[in-house]
Amino acid sequence: MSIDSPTRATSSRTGAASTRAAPAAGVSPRHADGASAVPLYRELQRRLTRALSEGTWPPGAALPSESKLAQQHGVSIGTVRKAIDELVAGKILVRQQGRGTFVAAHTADRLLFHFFHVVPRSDGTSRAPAAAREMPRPMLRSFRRASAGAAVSRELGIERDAPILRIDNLLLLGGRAVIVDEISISAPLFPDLDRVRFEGRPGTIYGLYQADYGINVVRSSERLSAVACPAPIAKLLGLRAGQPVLRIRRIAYTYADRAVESRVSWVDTREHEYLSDLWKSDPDHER
Amino acid sequence: MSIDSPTRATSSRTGAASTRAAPAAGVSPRHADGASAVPLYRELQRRLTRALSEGTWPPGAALPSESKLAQQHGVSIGTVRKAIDELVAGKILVRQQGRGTFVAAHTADRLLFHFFHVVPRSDGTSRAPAAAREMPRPMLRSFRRASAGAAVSRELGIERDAPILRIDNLLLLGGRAVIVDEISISAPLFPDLDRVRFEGRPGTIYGLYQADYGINVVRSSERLSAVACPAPIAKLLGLRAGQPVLRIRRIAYTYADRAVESRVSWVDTREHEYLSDLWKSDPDHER
DNA sequence: TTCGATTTGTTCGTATGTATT
DNA sequence: TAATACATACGAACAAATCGA
Repeated sequence: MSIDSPTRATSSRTGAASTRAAPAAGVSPRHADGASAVPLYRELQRRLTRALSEGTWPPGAALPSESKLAQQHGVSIGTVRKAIDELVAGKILVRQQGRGTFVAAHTADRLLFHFFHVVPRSDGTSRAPAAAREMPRPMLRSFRRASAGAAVSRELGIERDAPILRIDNLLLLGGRAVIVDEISISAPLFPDLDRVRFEGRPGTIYGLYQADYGINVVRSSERLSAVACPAPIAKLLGLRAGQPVLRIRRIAYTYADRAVESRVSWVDTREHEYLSDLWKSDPDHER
Repeated sequence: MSIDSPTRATSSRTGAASTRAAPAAGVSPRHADGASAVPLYRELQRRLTRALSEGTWPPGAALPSESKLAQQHGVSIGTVRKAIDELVAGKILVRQQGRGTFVAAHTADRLLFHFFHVVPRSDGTSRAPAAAREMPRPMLRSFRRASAGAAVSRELGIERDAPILRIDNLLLLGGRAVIVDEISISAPLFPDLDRVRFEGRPGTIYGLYQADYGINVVRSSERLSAVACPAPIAKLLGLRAGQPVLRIRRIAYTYADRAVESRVSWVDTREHEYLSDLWKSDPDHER
C-alpha cells in the first residue's frame, strides 16, 4: 500500500535523440515529398483495422500488448496508444487495465447500450433515473430464402435479385409484443445458416454473426419515420391497421464501413419510446 | 473569475517529495488515504468545465494556450491535452492547429450536424450520398409567458408552476411546413426576452441563448414516438388529424448537464426522416 | 496469502513538424 | 520572417489492476 511514495529519484532526463535509426520494417510513411505524410498512428490504426477485418483476432480475443505492438511496428508505445484510442472510443476495442486490449464482443450489455434504443416510456409518473433497460425476448416468425429487392440490394451493396436470407422476428418486452423486425442479410455471407441454427443461437443475433461467421457489427445508422401500421404488422403488435407505428430502417456495418444487414423494425410506441441520447456519459456502467 | 492563482513555480517535477505538505495551489488531489485519487487530467477537466459554465470564456473565444494552462495549473502539457481531448470529442471545445482552442459556438453547421436530425427521405430513387442537409426556415406562431406543468417542471428542474416562456415555431423545409416546435424555457434564465427580440435574432435559437444569455447548449437527449396527429398540429402540417406523426421530446443541456430547454417537436415524416447516425465519421466537414 | 510478472493508466518531459498570424 | 499554438512522436517512471505461481 505504501503510505506515500517518495521515490522517483531525480535521475533521467532522456530527451529522445540518439537512435531513430532503424524503422525496421515498421510503419513509416514519413513525408517523402509533398503528398501523403500520414501520421504514424493513423497508419497503425489502418493496419489494426485491416487485421481486425481479416479476423486476425476474433471478437473477445486479446490483442498483443501495447509494448509488443510498438515493437512489431517500430513505433513508440505512445503512438500505439493513440492509434488504439479512437478504436476504443468507437467501441471496436476494449481496454482493461492489468488485463489487456480486447476485440469488442457482442454481449447482452453491448446490444442494450449500443444497438437497442427502445426503452419504456418515461412520461409522467416515472421518476426512475435510468429506466432500467430490458433485454427483448425474440420469437421467430419466419426464416426463408429470398432475393434482394431494390432497396436491400442498394443498402447491402449486392446485385439486384442476389440471394438473401429474410428473417422476421417478433420482440417481446415485459411479456408484450412491441417490435417486429424484418431482417435481410446476404446469403453467401452466412453459409449454412438455417432456421434451426438461427433459433439455436445462444446469444444475440449480432453475437451469432460474430461467433459463427466472424462478422462483427460495430456501427449502425437508423432512419425513423411515423407511418400508418400495415395490417399484418398491426396484427402482431395488437393494434389496429392504420394506427401510428414507428418504422426504423437500420443498416448495420462491420469494420471497413461494410454494410452487412438491412433491417426494418416496426415499433409500437404506446408504452415505449426510441431513445436517442447522443452519447451521454456511458460510464462503462460497471457491474 | 480566475480559475486559480498561477503559482507552482515551474521547477521540479513530480511534487511528491517527502512531506505532502503544500499542494501549492496546483491541481493535485493525489491520493490522500484511500478514497479519491482522481487523475490530474480529470480534475483539470472539471475545472475547465466549471470555468466554461461560469462564462469565463464566452462561446467562440479562445482558451489560454496549452502551455499557459499547463503553467497555471501546474501540470504538464500532455496532461492538459488529455483533459481537453474529451471536451473536444464532446464538441464542447474546438481545436485548431496554429490558432488555438476555442469554445464551440452555435453556427448553422453545428446546428445542422449536431442538433437537427430531420433529413429528406432517402427511400428508393435517391442515390445522393449525404443527402445535402438544409437549414430549416422558422416561422414564429406564438410567443407567450406561461407556467410550468408537471412534465416541463420535472425536465427543467424547476418548481411546478414556475414561470416559463412558451414558444411555438413552425419549421419549413424546401418551402413546406414539416415540423412544429413547442419550446419551453425557464423565464428567469432569459430576462427581457420577448417576441421582438426573439424574432430579431440573427442566427439560430441556440445561437440566441448563447450570444444574449451566455447559455451554451452542448448536448441533447431525444425520445421519439409515433402518435396520432392532434388536430391543431395537423392543420399546420397539412395533414389530417389522426394521421401518424413523429413526436420528439427533447431536453437540451448546457455544461454541467443542466437542462435549459424542453421541446416537443411534431414531424411530418411523409417526405422526411429522423436520422440517427450514431456518430459516424463526422470528419469536421471543413468549410 | 503473498509475491512477482504482466499490462494498461497516468504523468512527466523533450523534440520536432505544421498551420496560423 | 518570426513567433505562437496545436499535432505528432519518442522515452521514461510510476501507479493500479490482474493473474498465476
